Order: sequence, then structure tokens, then C-alpha cells
Amino acid sequence: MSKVDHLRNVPIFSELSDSDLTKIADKMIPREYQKGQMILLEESQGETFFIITNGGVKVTRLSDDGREVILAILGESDFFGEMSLLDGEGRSANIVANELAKMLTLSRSDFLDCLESYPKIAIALLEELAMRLRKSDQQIESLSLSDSEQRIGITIIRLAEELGTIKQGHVTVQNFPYQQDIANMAGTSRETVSRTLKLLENKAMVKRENRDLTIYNFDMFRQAFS
Amino acid sequence: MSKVDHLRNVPIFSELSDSDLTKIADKMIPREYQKGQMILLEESQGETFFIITNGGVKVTRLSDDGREVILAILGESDFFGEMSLLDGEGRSANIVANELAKMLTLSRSDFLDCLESYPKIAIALLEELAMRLRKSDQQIESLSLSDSEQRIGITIIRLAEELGTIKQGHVTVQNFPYQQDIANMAGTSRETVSRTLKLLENKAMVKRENRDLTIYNFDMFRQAFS
DNA sequence: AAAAGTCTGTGATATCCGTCACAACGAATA
DNA sequence: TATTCGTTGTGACGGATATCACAGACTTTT
Repeated sequence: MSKVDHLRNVPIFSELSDSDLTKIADKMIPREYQKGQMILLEESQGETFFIITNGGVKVTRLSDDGREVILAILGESDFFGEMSLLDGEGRSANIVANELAKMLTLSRSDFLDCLESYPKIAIALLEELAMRLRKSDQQIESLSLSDSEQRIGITIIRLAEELGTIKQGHVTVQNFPYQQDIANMAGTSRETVSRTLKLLENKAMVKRENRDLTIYNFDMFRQAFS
Repeated sequence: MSKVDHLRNVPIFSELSDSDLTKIADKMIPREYQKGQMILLEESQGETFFIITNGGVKVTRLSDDGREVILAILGESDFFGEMSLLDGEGRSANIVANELAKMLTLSRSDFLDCLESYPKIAIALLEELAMRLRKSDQQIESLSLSDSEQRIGITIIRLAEELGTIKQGHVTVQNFPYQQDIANMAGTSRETVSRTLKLLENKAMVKRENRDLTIYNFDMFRQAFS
């Protein structure tokens, strides 16, 4: 798959012509990160825009005492790094490769040039940021108002929407994250996730097999938690 | 103060020439809302962009059972309504006038035209959204990891940065919000806010007089909570 | 001034859930 | 197979804090 093919899948570039895409692709430099490797750490401040072509990463914030909050899990065709480029503030989150992850990267100046030259990119990016902000607001609401069971349910829904596949009516998330990661996404403890998953299984709302989790009736599940 | 004068104070318009500002100002329609009035409710879906010229509003989300989360408190020169315009999703939050509030409004199509015609606006708006997203991420972190005292402290800092005035070394927030509102911002209960404020006062970190709250040593205060 | 309404202070109580401790299980490695 | 390592399950316990209840203070209305 060529660079241009990858770019075409990225929402913010999807409206561009092939010739424009090629121009941008020529400026992008491929990079690779091993599982567990921190991305962005080496750059003193955020100076690079990343597009994921293979694999996935998690976006986290760490507290002084080592506890971690997972803000997002990103996969192929997702992008990150744009925030520091835009507002000039230092990096606000850590990015860690969940598995072997391949990226295309763009330098700060090339990225900003893109925005100036192609207003459509800027507008598409605005849409994307608006969507992320909306999700963040939902998360803030659920952290403020919901108990741990609800928050875990909502986290499962987010994961299913991002990573799930539909098969004969059920949604199943293959390679479901570890309980510790679910806990860090839902703002609760690993033990509570363990107990809650068992509870949901007893209620026959989900099934666990190997490392997969399947939701029996997704609509009902959504209704129960959001 | 003319429409153009108001626009000039808004970050996303600040780079424009007076003649461009005038063109935009001509398309903006002034509106007024009484204290406690819901804004945006009447529009079936979000179809308007608002700039606050006088007064303030709070941006909230409500749960079914009536509990409220305050996502932001906005004042003069702040704006809202752009999210639904950008991603086309329905309104995600409620806006309520905190006092008599005057606005300038722009229709969906005029707003989008602006973005197309003036790339600088789009880029400035990207910066603003990036900043908001960053703040949301911080909020998510503190809701996930901090106890109620810390969250209330962080909430006070946010308010001080938004609304505070510096006087002989102290920062004071005039007309400090009600405890219930602080609670809804910090994701805790009104009673806990009451007890915590008293605690902070006993520690001589803040002072309360009438409806004002002053932070004795802002840098120290920040250090203690963030 | 009295009354009503709103905001704040404070004790008592209950409960959710984080933490600790350890066992069980599975996968990778020797 | 035995060992180690990472993940999950589960009981016990304690603590932070939501909730309830009500009194006091302050504001606005009558």
C-alpha cells in the first residue's frame, strides 16, 4: 500500500485530489515504533504530526505517582500530534505503541503549510476536533455522574464502536484490552473491572471467550448505559 | 461599543482587517437572553454561532435524573455553538444565561462561508479547539485520579484564570459562583464543597468575603493542586 | 418587619469502591 | 514438565464522600 493510499483513508485528507495527495505524501517520512515504545517523548516539544498506517497506540496522561489515564486508543488511519502544532503548547499526553506501529509523519511547518494551502483540510480537521471534544465532554459527564458499572459499560461501548466487528447481530471486540487498561479508561480500579465484567456476563449482556468480548444485543446494551 | 469593536476582541477574529470585520459584523444579528434562560433550546438543531458581548453563560450537560455537569463558564468575547455547525451532530450541551446576556449571532451558512473565505479564522479556531481539548483532557485526568479536595482546588484555579483579577499579589474572583455550581464543575457534592472551602480557609490559602473569593498566593495554590 | 426563598454550614449515616492480599489460571520460557 | 511471568478472580477491610436532615444566614418579596 502506497503512502497516497494510506492518506486517502484519513478523513481529513479524503477530499483531496490524487495530485494534491501525492504532494503531501512526498513530504511525509515513515517511522516505526516497537510495542511499548513511547512516541513523542524524544521530541523536546511537539513538532510532528503523525498518521498511523499500521498497528495502534494509546494516548495517556500519567500522574506523578505513576497512575495512568487512557484518553484514547487509536488505530489505523487515525492521527495525532496536531494539538501541540496548533496551539504551540507543549505536549499534553503520552503516546505509547500498543503493538508494532508504523506511521507517516509530517513536520510542523509542512503541516501548517497544508492548512494554509488547502482550506478543506483545515475544515475537516475542525470537524474532527469538534467530534473529539464532544466525546471528551461525554466522558467528563460520565466520570462526574455515573457509577463504576455505568462507566465501564460506556467504555465497552466506545471500544466496540472503535474496534468492534458485527457478526450475526452481535458486536464482538477481538483482542479485548486488559482489565487494567479498561480500568484506566473508565477511571476505576482493575478489580472493579473484573467484578463488573463478571456481572455483565451473569446478566447475559456480554460473553468472553479467549481474548474476545462480544456484546449480545448492542442496541440494548447502549440503552442500558448511555 | 460597535459590533466591530466586539469582534475585534474575539481571538478567532483578531487577525482580520477592519474592512473584513465589518463585512462579518453586518451579517451578525444581536440577541438578548434573560438570566436563567436556556439558549439554543429553541433551535431544533444547532444552527447558530454565538459570540457573547455582555454577561455570561454556563455550558452544561444534564442527566435524565436532573443532575448537571458544568463543562464551562463563558464570558465576554467567548463564543459557542461552533461544534454542531462543524460536525453536523445535534447539540451536545445546554447553554444557560447566568445573568442578562447579550450576543451576536451568525447563521450556519454565513459561519461556514467565513471559514472558507478566511483561512486565518479556521486556523485560529483550530487553535481554540485544541486548547479546549487540552483542558478537557486535564479535566478527565483530574476526575479520574484526584480526590474531591484536589478537584475543587483545580476548579478554583480554572475560575481564577478565567474570571480573576490580580490585586496586590492576590488573585480574587469577584462574584464567586454558588457552591452548587462549583460542585457541578468539580464532580462532587455541594456539601463537600462547603467543607472543603472551609478547610482551605483554615489553611489560610483562600479568604471569603461577601461573594468574593481571594487566593492569597496563587503560585503556591497552583503548586498544591496541579 | 415579616415571610418566603435561596444559599450555606454541619453532624450522622450508609455505601460504593479502592486497596491489600493471595489464589488461580494461562502463556511463554527454560 | 517445571518455572516464571503476566493476567484475572475474589474475599476482607477501611475510607472517602454522597446523601439525608436540619439549622442558620442572607436576600428578596410582600
